[in-house]
Amino acid sequence: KPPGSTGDSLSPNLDSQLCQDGQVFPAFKPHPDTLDSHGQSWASWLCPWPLAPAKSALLACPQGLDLYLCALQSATLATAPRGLREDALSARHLPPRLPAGFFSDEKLPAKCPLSRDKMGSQTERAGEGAPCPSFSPSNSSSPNSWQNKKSPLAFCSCPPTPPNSKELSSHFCPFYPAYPFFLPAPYLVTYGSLPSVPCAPRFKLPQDTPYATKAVPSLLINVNESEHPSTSGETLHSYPGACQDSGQTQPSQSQNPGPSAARTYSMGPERAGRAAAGKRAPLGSQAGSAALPYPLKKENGKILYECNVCSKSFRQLSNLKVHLRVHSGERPFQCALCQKSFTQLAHLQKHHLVHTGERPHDLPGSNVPDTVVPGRNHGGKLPGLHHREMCHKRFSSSSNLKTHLRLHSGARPFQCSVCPSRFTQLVHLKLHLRLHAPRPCGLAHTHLPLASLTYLARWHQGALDILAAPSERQMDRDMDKVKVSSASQGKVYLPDFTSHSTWQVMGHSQEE
DNA sequence: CTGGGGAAGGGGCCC
DNA sequence: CGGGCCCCTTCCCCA
Repeated sequence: KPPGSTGDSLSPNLDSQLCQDGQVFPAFKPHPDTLDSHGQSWASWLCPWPLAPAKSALLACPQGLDLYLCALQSATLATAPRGLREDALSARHLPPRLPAGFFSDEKLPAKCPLSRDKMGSQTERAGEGAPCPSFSPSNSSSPNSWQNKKSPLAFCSCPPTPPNSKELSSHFCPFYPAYPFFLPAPYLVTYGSLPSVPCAPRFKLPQDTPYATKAVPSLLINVNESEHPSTSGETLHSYPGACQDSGQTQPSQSQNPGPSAARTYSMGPERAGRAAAGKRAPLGSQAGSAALPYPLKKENGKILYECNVCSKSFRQLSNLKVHLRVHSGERPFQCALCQKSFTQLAHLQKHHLVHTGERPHDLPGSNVPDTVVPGRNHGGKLPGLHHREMCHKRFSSSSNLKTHLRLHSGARPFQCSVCPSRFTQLVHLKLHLRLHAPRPCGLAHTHLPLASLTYLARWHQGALDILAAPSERQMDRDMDKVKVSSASQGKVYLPDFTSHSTWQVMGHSQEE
């Protein structure tokens, strides 16, 4: 229940309900036909998401500083999987909130590894709403791990443990006792960015399903092929017959280019993952090749080859062919060392420098041996920015060298249109421009507990009330005082609408 | 948080 | 067609 709430419902406008066996129950009222296997009625901490649309079947449950959101979908027992049916049937008739020891142990399905005492010891933290029951298999003393049982948990896509949440070291499955409810993948909700962290898939498609990613045998031909391509040397062979659709191309020994094709680089099909990307824009089996018709245009008497996908024009047919790989996903140039593939050989060549450490681009006048690969020899600063003779940096890319040369020349071609700031790289200007952009809501990245969300809902309701009754100027002034800052240790200052004079610290940072 | 530097990849143009 | 080069972008890391 939200703090200060007097009724059963957070908002009468919300219509979150629980449906079970054709009956409809308010979400806040403990369902008499539920199992209290967690030391407290699960219905007591089921509450509708305050900001969810009306008629929402979304249920929110706080877990520490996190808020888990689950959507309910009713299903009949007949349609439930067998194991789920059994668990539901064994659990759904147990009344909630009965004294400890009321049940015989055998009636309590050992789905929850935590004892009732332990679960009951979870005290409700002030301002954060009721705690959610959590499962801690690692701490479980029960040999019957719920993970290994054929239980409804197997069908619950429990949210993964957020890496930044020290409290949530266990999985959370709020609807465990209350089947038949099928739970779509819930999301760890960060307020303002729903959904922010999709639940990691608990189940993997069988390998024989048509959706399973099928590894494509590499067409890369290595001399002294070994288990680890990285150990097979750097001698690669071209693959002139590489087809862009690696998912359909089968390797063939006849496609061995032979000794004459021995090169430093490889030309092979794209990796399986890339093949999937290529299939997103299927252009036919010969996309990117000469099989595509090229609309011809003329500009100043010269033929223009137009891409039939993006209508981009090229003056050379070969450029269009290369360009079409962008749409087809064809990446015929594959590195033998890291299996990365590229659309152009030049890109593979440039990439190859990553493995060799070669940095052919150095500053003009530099006589540093090519093997030198200095680190950050500027120490993050360039005193005076005109110490070319002191800089021995070399670069694998001429572009990066050019960017670096700006440091020596002092050129800062990217100027902010708002302030006099200038930058050497466009990306830095873009980042800088974010400072001038309006920030509509600092809460967008604030991790709020449910209680804060509750007050936020009240705040929004209050704002609506003000719009409806603008005469309440005092409240309006209070509304102007609302301070929401993620930089203030996660505290959220909200006006107390009851006194119009006090402020309440609603939120807490994760560090707290 | 912001500014800054560098690594690396990608698309395109030209010879 | 291959190769070189350019420009742009994203990402990462550091101060």
